[in-house]
Amino acid sequence: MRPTVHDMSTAELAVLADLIHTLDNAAPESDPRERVLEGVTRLLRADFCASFVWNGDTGTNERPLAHNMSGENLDRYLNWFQFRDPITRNLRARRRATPVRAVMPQKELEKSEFFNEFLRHDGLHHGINLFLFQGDRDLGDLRVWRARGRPDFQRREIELLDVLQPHLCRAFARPASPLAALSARERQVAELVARGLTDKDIAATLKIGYATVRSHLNHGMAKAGCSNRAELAALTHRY
Amino acid sequence: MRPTVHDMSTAELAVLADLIHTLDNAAPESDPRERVLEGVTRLLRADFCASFVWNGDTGTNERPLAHNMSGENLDRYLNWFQFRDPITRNLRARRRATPVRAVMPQKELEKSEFFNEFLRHDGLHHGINLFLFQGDRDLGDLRVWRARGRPDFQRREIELLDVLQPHLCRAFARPASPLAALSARERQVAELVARGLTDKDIAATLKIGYATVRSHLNHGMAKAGCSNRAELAALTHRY
DNA sequence: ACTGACCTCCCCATTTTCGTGGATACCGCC
DNA sequence: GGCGGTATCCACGAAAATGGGGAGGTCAGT
Repeated sequence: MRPTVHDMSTAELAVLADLIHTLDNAAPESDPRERVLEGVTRLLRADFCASFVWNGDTGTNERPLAHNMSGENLDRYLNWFQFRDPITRNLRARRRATPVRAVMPQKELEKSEFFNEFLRHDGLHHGINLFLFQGDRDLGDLRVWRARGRPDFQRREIELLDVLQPHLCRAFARPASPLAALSARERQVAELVARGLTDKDIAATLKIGYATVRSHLNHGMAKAGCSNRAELAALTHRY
Repeated sequence: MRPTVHDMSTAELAVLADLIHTLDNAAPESDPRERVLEGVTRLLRADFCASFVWNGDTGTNERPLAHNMSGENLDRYLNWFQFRDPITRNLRARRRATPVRAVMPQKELEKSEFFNEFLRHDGLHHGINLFLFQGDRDLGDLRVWRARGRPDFQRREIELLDVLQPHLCRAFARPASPLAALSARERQVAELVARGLTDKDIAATLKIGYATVRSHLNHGMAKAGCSNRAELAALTHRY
């Protein structure tokens, strides 16, 4: 059996490589989904990309992100059309990269209110979605679209998303750094701790009192759930 | 101008993605070159791969690694044939992925002693080399070979290596962790320190005496050049 | 057989850290 | 105008870490 073969330009291979690198290495402060939208759009030779995170408790799509899409239309989706969206629920159920046509024939879609009142506004015509999970936890999705007149997504794009899927899951599932809860000053103190300075040194470096350093450190350790400075120091370089 | 397009199977795209991920994330204790040989061989649809690091001071190739090549032949290269190798010096000068034919016509190569007495032993026929540098510092190379009867390397393989090059440079240039100098036990203690355990806890966990923990810790901090346990803890997650 | 690296254990004095429980002041937000 | 979060400061005592020394045994390589 011959394996499926896809055509990839050198530039696209570089985009793929950078994408994986970025997923593994970008700062944990930022939403990892942000780092992915543009690259995925290029890789899939698409025109638009959006991303949401499904909240099972409220039954809504949250935390919108988009590439090449208008903010107003995104708001319209959040406030109105997500509740009359005939495709996304079924696409999510697939738990795998799935073209929109797999859950609704293109002709039928184009007759729907959802298409004519919402998708058309930004020019979204052919879609492919990927929902990421960790077990049953929703990690976020990718909704990639091509404009009218472009060919629909094919096997190449599905399998590209299959390749990306484990890496996206890994990056999206990476827990937020406990250090995110620290204030700027507290993080600064933690950094100096990680460089091996004593509290006295830190006070001198930051030109604040020794007691202040102790205070920042105690607060920081409490917030991060650390039992001592060594654990806090390790956290500063863990993520 | 149309960009060059290459054919890539889904499996190969996954190998590429894993390769980048591995380069970014594998333990710094191991030589990053190890993590790459097999993947690069698959990606280039090659049969053999070796890697050395050029030492400018002694003028020799050092630290051999190989995939699908015999240890004896590697030794023969190190002890004898590297000093009568008519191609590698010129390939290194290119500072870019370069097929062997670019520095010596295949016919001429096949007439050489180097080919008949060395390359043929393992079946190396068509070669492509990539030398990695950081400025003028040699980071190591990749010497990828196909067997007799297979086609020579083409533009696809050259450009694939071009895509990999920056990522390989980044990974190979990453300085060795100061922790590499620690003994196994010392590193183990450092890990527990980074998890926030006190020395007493560590002694209990490892079922050794408190004094022993202190000893490992003092030795470890001395070797890593750390002034205290927090700095050591930070190092365990820095790389 | 010697050397060096490793793992194990011990003592002691000093320094540092940790936890607790404060205080004052500034700021943005509702 | 309070409320919460931040940044700054203070003091005390218990606990832990650090630095310096040394000692004995194993094990691999020369």
